[in-house]
Amino acid sequence: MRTKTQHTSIACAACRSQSQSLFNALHKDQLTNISENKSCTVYRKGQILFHEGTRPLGVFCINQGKVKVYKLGYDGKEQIISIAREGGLLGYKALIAEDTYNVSAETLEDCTICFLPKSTFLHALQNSSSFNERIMKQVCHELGTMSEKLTDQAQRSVRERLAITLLKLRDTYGIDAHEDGPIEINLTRDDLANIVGTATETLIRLLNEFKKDGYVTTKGRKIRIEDPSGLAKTANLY
Amino acid sequence: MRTKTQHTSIACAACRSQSQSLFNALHKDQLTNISENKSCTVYRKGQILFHEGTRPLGVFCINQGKVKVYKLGYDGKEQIISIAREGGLLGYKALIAEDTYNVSAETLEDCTICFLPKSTFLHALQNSSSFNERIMKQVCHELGTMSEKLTDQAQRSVRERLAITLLKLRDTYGIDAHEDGPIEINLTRDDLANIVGTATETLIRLLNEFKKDGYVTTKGRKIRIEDPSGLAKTANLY
DNA sequence: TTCCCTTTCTGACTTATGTCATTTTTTTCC
DNA sequence: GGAAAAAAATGACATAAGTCAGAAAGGGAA
Repeated sequence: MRTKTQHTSIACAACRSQSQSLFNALHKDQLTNISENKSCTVYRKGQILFHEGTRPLGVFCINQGKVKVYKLGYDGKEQIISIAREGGLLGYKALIAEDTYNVSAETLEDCTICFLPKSTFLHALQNSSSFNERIMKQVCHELGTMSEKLTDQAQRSVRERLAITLLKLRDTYGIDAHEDGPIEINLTRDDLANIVGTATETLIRLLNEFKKDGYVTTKGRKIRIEDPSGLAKTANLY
Repeated sequence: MRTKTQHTSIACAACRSQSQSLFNALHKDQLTNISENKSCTVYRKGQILFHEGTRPLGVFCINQGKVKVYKLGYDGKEQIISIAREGGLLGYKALIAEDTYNVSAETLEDCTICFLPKSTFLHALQNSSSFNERIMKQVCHELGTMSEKLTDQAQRSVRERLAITLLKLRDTYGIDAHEDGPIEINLTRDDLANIVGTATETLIRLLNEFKKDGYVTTKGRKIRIEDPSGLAKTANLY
């Protein structure tokens, strides 16, 4: 794997992802300040942005590409908490809570990602009440999502969880779709299993069932969702 | 069950729980304002504070007693997300996120709980940056806790999860202990199973194993932790 | 106290899911 | 384009944990 990091330069105002980013709560001049203080790096697939247990020095903003955010179980198995994509902000929770990172982040593909030093981020948080509100809202909402994930993990079968996961991944991978072509999920079976919270072999077997049932098709590693409502029914989603 | 609600009056400044509450970030006069705008109610065991899916009208602050916060799975099974106790603040996340409640809250014993209307709470949030920071920090930290819970739920055995749950419940029930007497956990087996995320029968069987191993003793429904480090070892906690 | 209803407990059985070992296919990278 | 490495797939098997049914015990109300 090539690991040499490459730097580049992108103005926030020109960032394709800016509109869907949390930073869109900032005024123009505040955004300019952010833009002038950040650095921008091209990462190769498989590079680590930060490691669980270390102390945050700033936040990461994804300009391009996807990143998996995961936690290691006591036996070293990854539990993927979320897949972040363009416009996603990473590492700010640990920063705000003054905790060490409790998750790790690794690029799933070649990525362009900006880094914003701690002081700049916290300054924006203190000086822009709209930005503060935006973050607060986001974080509170995310807690609701986590309660739901926890409940699903505790109560639903692997089959149901896989169906739900595939449906949710449509949003994550929808952005890549060319002009309302079909959405393809490009993840290793291992990563998919670590989202669902199951063994890789179990995941593969269930995926085959879904193929037989006509819910999905696969081409190599890529999974294409063919019948969302079939999946929703399988998942017992109301 | 007796359900007639009874009102009472407690000043925040005189509240025994105030020191450990999120409100301790407020200045004296701001706290007085809160105090003057809240109402205080005595709830009987088993009463509902709020229901999943409804819209929040304010926040609840526990002066006395314990409350279970849970989410219902699609088949109606409760997943208990947390047990709140004296000083705990409930329902503010949905309020801030402008969501409906995604959990329900029910008293586990007779409780005294104050209610603070939406406007008062949001006003405090906007006008006290220290309170705002306190909440923000709390919520960000809680997200870290949730990642860990999710990982445990996905990767650990029921036995490990029960051990971890019992150890964590020591904090919740420690407050009731008389003068460094032993801590007793007073929950139905059903509720305990719904925290751990397992069937009641499985929970009972594992609890018996823990009794045989000398980790816990029971007296009726009450569980007393006798050997925390034995539990920690069983849980594979480092 | 005694009754009644809830909760706790026990046993027998089923099954979903994990584990291990091996083969086949895909992807990566020179 | 082709070799080597990584990932995906398959089969056989083990078992943790769920379900169902019924018995015993506990706790509140009169």
